[in-house]
Amino acid sequence: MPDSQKLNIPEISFSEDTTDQEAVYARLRHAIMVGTIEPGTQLTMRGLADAMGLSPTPIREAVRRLNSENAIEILPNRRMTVPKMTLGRFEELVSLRVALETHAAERSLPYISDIVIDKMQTLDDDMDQALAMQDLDTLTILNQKFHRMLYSVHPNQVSVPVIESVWLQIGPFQRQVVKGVHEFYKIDHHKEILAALRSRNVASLLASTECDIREGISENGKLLLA
Amino acid sequence: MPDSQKLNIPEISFSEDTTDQEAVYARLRHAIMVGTIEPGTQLTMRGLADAMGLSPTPIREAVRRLNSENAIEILPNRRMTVPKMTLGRFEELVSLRVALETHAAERSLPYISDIVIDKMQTLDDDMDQALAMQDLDTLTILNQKFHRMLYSVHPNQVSVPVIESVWLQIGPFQRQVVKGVHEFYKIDHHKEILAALRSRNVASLLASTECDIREGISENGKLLLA
DNA sequence: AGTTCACAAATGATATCACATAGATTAGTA
DNA sequence: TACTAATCTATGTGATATCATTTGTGAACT
Repeated sequence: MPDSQKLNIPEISFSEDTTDQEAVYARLRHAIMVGTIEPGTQLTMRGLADAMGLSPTPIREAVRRLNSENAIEILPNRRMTVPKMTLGRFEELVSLRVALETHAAERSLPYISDIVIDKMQTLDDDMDQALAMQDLDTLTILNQKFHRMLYSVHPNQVSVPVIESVWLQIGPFQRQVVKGVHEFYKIDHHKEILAALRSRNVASLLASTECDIREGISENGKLLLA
Repeated sequence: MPDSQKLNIPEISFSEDTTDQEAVYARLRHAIMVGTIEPGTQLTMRGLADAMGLSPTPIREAVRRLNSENAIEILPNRRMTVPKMTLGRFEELVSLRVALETHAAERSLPYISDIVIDKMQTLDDDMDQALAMQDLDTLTILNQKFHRMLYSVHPNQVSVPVIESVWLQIGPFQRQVVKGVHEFYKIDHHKEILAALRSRNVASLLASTECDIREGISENGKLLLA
């Protein structure tokens, strides 16, 4: 029995007209993001196909997409894995997140409305709840929703896909970080971000965004890698 | 006869072990980048397959990758096109380029060597030559090589793929811009960038990088769209 | 016992086939 | 002539089959 049987790829719900390839893409992306697929795991097309009850065809397309986004590495042997994290790469990714997200936040600020801020507030409340239940997966997804909601208000926004690509590269590693920690404390600066949004204060928004990224879960990684 | 026959997708040379899908990806990417495929053109899997003498399978994978990078748009009807440019999107893309590339340049500066600067110098000379021959395709490719070379010197660099994705979204539009202009003047700040690199001057590097992006070919687009 | 070579199983890549859907075209009617 | 309906074609999607390459295993030899 191939060890691909051990693969744990959570199911997600889809609208009925989603194509298989798209579903595979979303499932794999989610699995990588929440760290279900351990970095370094060897993946095979047929293994994934078996694990998801599909033919290799849609799998290949999804995997290729993820490879294009640097979420899956294809080695010269044609073997595929989720890339392992190194300290240098980690620092670069965090630094890139800061550059991208402060830029996106600044661009979005003029278009933000109180309604959206309220929605973000709600998301942050949900995060507090997820934290109480130590539900890291939900916490991760909610955190992304929180930030994405801000960056998406810009009518001609083009940076969200780019930012998500970076999230996807950091994501799998965060799970490792948390596994090393017994208890998980939420260190975010969402309250500050919300306050900055309400007062339409650019400088404060940028500062709190940067802090949120640098001092969030991400920062703990440095300890693990050092 | 389907109009996909009219497709003009320049051939590129590959090492013998490149996979078909990879070749298709590179060819399409190049074609989009230099503007051979006009934005708005309807693409079909089978049309591309015929045009490139392959089965739809490797085409699909390549197209999916480009779709993930926002270089090809897949409409709800499943129809595919190269997205048309709008003024709003254009400004966002330019602004994103500035954010990304100044960040990457700053990160690379500590790792730059005189050897690399010399190579960049050579590339810039080649650009002058391409300009003399009004060879825009070569000019575009060389310009990218110039910038990529700088950003790539960082040992743990992660931003180049992201930057290239943005280039790919701006690329197809640049050709349109130039078509509207009778004569093409090279407006670049590469000499300033090189000088800033040689003196290891961060502020000057960032400033000239931003100018290069804002006042380069890109800027002319604003006139066309306004 | 360790190394090497050969053979078998697994895997990736691509073409082909089958099916469902969306577009285009033609026929029929008002 | 204009509009609608039915048919036909083109297209995307996914499964299967085939081929080449790679990996893994075991036997033979040193």
